[in-house]
Amino acid sequence: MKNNFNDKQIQILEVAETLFSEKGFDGTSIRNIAKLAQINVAMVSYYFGSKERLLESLIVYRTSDLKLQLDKLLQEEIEPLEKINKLIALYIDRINLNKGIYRILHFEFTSKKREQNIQAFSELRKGNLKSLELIIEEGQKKGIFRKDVIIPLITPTILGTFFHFHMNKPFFENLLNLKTEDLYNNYIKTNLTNHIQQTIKALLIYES
Amino acid sequence: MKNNFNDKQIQILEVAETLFSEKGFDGTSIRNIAKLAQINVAMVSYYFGSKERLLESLIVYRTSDLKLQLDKLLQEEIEPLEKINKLIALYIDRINLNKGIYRILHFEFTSKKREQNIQAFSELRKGNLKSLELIIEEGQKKGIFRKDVIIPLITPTILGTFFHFHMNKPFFENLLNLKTEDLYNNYIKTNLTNHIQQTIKALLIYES
DNA sequence: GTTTAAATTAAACACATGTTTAATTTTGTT
DNA sequence: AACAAAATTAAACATGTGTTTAATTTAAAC
Repeated sequence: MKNNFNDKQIQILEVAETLFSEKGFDGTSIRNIAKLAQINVAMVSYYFGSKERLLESLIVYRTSDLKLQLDKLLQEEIEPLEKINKLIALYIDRINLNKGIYRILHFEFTSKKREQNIQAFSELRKGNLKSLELIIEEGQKKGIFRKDVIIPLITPTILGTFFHFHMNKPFFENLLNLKTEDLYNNYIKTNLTNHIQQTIKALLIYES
Repeated sequence: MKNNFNDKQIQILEVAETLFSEKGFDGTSIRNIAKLAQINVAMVSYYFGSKERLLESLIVYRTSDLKLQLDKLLQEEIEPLEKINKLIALYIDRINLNKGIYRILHFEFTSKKREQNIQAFSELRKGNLKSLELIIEEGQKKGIFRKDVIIPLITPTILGTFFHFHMNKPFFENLLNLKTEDLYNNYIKTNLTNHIQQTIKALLIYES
């Protein structure tokens, strides 16, 4: 899969991101995209081949550097708990910055229709899980973390909490009085991130 | 909104539930539904008026009794922590039993397209949140639960963890060797439910 | 400035969409 | 059995869909 796109392609990709994110993949037509991007409908086929492959390109365009940042974090020489906290903050910050594409991923790649494309993601996620395992095992060796925790279920708690919050944005905006986009993003960066860090810390350290 | 449907309507609703859940609302056509339900395409319009109102009817059909069970739980005379654990188990069990409709809700009602229908749900959720608040405040008064926890963020952790797990079913089936539907459901009922209960307990009780 | 390749366009294609119509069949009531 | 209401049907409707075509414009190379 190609990784560098020209200006026109990027213009199309970013409009597609907006619309897919707002109305879903099936809810968005190529003509919707063409109109908003002010290009001819044929350009999508011309540049990307098909609507499906436009989606693939969009994913490549947006998710290529998370793994890099994660690997960098792994090599930092800090305490396991701080590493976990940084990992949580990194995840949330990255996903929050790229709300659009992660919303799309969350929606499109869980339905049975796009099973073929899941493969690549499965690998990426297994890699991420491996990173998390390494950190936790380090903490367990040092006697800081409890040992009866189910590691693969920690990711769902981290990401699930964030996604559930974000997917129900209107509800929480209203409930927590987050009237502007800045207030909303700030709440995620501080309160929600804290809540998740606190939750995972309690889960890892607590001894009944 | 009507609440009692005849046999034919129920037949249509249940096929629609399956397809909406598998392929999304926009990804499912009335002809898809008609074919699988072995009825004429016109019957959907005849019975429900439109595709959109079919979805509304489906929601009414499936989500009418969760609130009842929740209220019953609230009145049980048990310790706050046990109440929380039961609430978590109830949530997960209910949602797991009605995977289809909750998947649909999760998908369709977070996109900007169906904002009008959100209102009714917002009320339902606020009610559920109120129930959770009551339990936690009781625990706080008794000195069992810590007081610096952000209650509205607990629901995202409970439901988010479950949803993220369930939305990535193929990934976890593979990872955790859950080859049959029974194994998968059993894992949810035991391990995943336990993980969430353990997480929330740690969050509520832990004192740094 | 001519040639060649790339970019862009309007139009057409074939088919899928949600919904309505008008006719027919089934069902229930008297 | 005769009637009325409800259920069911095939067909049509108008519009939207993703994609392709063939022609035209723009840009790059020589």
